Amino acid sequence: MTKKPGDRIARQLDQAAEACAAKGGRLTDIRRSVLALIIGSGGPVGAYALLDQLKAERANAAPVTVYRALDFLMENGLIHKIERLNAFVACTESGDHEHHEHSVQFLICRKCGTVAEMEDHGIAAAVSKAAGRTGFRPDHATVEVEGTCGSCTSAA
Amino acid sequence: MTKKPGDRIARQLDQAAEACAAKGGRLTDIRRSVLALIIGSGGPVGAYALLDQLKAERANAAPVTVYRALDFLMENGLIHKIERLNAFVACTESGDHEHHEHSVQFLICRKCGTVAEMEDHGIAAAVSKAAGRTGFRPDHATVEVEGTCGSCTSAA
DNA sequence: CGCCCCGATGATATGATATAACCCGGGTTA
DNA sequence: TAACCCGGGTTATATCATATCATCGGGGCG
Repeated sequence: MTKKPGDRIARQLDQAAEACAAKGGRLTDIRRSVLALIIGSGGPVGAYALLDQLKAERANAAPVTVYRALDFLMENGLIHKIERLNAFVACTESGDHEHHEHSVQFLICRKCGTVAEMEDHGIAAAVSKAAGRTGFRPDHATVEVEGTCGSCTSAA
Repeated sequence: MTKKPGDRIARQLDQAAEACAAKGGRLTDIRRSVLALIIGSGGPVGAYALLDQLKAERANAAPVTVYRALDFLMENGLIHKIERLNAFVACTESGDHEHHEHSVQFLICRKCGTVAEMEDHGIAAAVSKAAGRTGFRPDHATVEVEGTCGSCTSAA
């Protein structure tokens, strides 16, 4: 094995820090820890699950500690909130974390619990078009699809 | 005035009771009350707001009382949950509450707070297609669009 | 230097949303 | 009758999220 998983995460964190800095934000220790926990979890994580883990590093961490970090990470496009789950996932759109952020969709597998991120222009266009027909001016669309992922379907 | 608003709601409730019965369910007093409150509110309502109102009729109502009723009403397609708001709205698709229920979308106005229900086949098709490309088998799609409704745009 | 501002964090409290666990009574049915 | 399910009561707790005020440290500036 040439790379340990920690290396991959460390690289992602460094990239994230750069991206924040470029926007005038700072990926502080707390924020970095929370992001690392989310990336490391490999799936959707609740705020209090993060809090429990964070307490291993920072005994004094409180809910608000986590939520402040989550807010920052969301504002910077590093994580997404999955509304159906009240949970958070790492953003998998590598690199440019700014110009899309509006036409993102999620595929939630009911079997294995994984959440895949997708960016499909066709969906975004269909939403825009349908909303526009009623005179509605869309700002942001939450699209979360539940079902069975390819792996689980094959395994079945 | 030939019809009071209460009449319209009463008719909707009776229709709902029939629809439930046809599926082997029972629209009990509690469930009927909760549905009436949601319809009467004319917009998204939180579970605890419903609880407060329900307590006027049933002093012993507890959170779980409301949530059980909400679960039943959702299973029977009489209401929808708006994930972004953690709130519930009455289903406006009159009549046949069964064969769609999968391709429904919501338009949430940030100005006036109204939620409009939409059934757009184009969106459903785009979601299906995009998900299918990754081998994902969709079950249900949550589509909630936030923005400004036609009325609020005109008024601006 | 001394001062001020501001962003990040600490500390505490509270509000809001949702489910778990257990029991009980009434109706159906084997 | 016994076994069972469904609807509901009761209590407790888990989870999600925000409000408020205090503190601390760095950077700009007189």
